[in-house]
Amino acid sequence: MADLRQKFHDRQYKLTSQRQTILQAFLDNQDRHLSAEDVHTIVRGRASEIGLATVYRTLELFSELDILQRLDFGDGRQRYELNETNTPHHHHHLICLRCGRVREFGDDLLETLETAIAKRSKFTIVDHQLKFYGYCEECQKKREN
Amino acid sequence: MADLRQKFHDRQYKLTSQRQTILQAFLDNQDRHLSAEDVHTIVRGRASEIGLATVYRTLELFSELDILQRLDFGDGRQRYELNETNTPHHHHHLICLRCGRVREFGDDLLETLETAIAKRSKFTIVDHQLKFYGYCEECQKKREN
DNA sequence: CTTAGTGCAAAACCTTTGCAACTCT
DNA sequence: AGAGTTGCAAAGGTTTTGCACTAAG
Repeated sequence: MADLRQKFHDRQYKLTSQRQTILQAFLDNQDRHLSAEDVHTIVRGRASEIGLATVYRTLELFSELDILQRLDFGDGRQRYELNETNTPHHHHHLICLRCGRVREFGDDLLETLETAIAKRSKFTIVDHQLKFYGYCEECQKKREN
Repeated sequence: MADLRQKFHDRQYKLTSQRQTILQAFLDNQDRHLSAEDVHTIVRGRASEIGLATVYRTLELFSELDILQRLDFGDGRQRYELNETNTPHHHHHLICLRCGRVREFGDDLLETLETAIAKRSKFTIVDHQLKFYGYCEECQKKREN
């Protein structure tokens, strides 16, 4: 949190109240994957009404600064979550094709795979995203009806 | 190709010239990941100008019929390729963050991972999508300048 | 004070939809 | 003939942008 201030200062970005409020929204909703609209709704009422355009610009900025990670669940809008890619074991998503619920799971094996692929393809890999699509437990039950 | 005709006949879909032309576009461009706009461009001129809306509707239909696989490289548009998920080892993508080039790689290890995760999460997994982001060989060289 | 950031409204994009005309089967 | 299909234009939804105003450093 202190090094966030530092990060901003270094690049001459300003730590406005809007940016703080938006960051707070993510801190308060670590279990969710927020879209711009979601953030706008959460933030509405707090402080002096943040414009939607500002939300978009902030999400963009935070992604560049690696504060947020951009996600895509194929529902037609970008979603974001606090970035944990720095931690050695970051997580991925299980997306239910019926109810749209998103569960998370950690990876481990994937690191091995990444190394192998990097070597073979001569790519320098800086990030990965893995998504599994299927049916969650509840929806499997409903399906049997 | 014969069972395509069958598939259409069974569900009372019609095998129109537009649909054939669009399928041909994918057959002619197996190395690319085509967006609706791409298809529209490729197809323009052939036959009697296919409407963009028709392209969208056809891509949608083909995806439902598992003829095409929908992809998402985070560039703000849906892309498609001929579906090979039936084959036991389908492939995934390496996306260059600098030039946007997309390379493919097969998976193998991923099958193991999928099984493990299905068991642990009680999800019935029907598909997966793995993307690695990084810098391709050429861009690494350019970067060093 | 200076420069970056904000809000608003308009614009830009990609995608979907309503509807009359059309064409496979 | 009759069902599904097409094209066009209009509408929808998300994201971006121009610009005058505001606020952080």
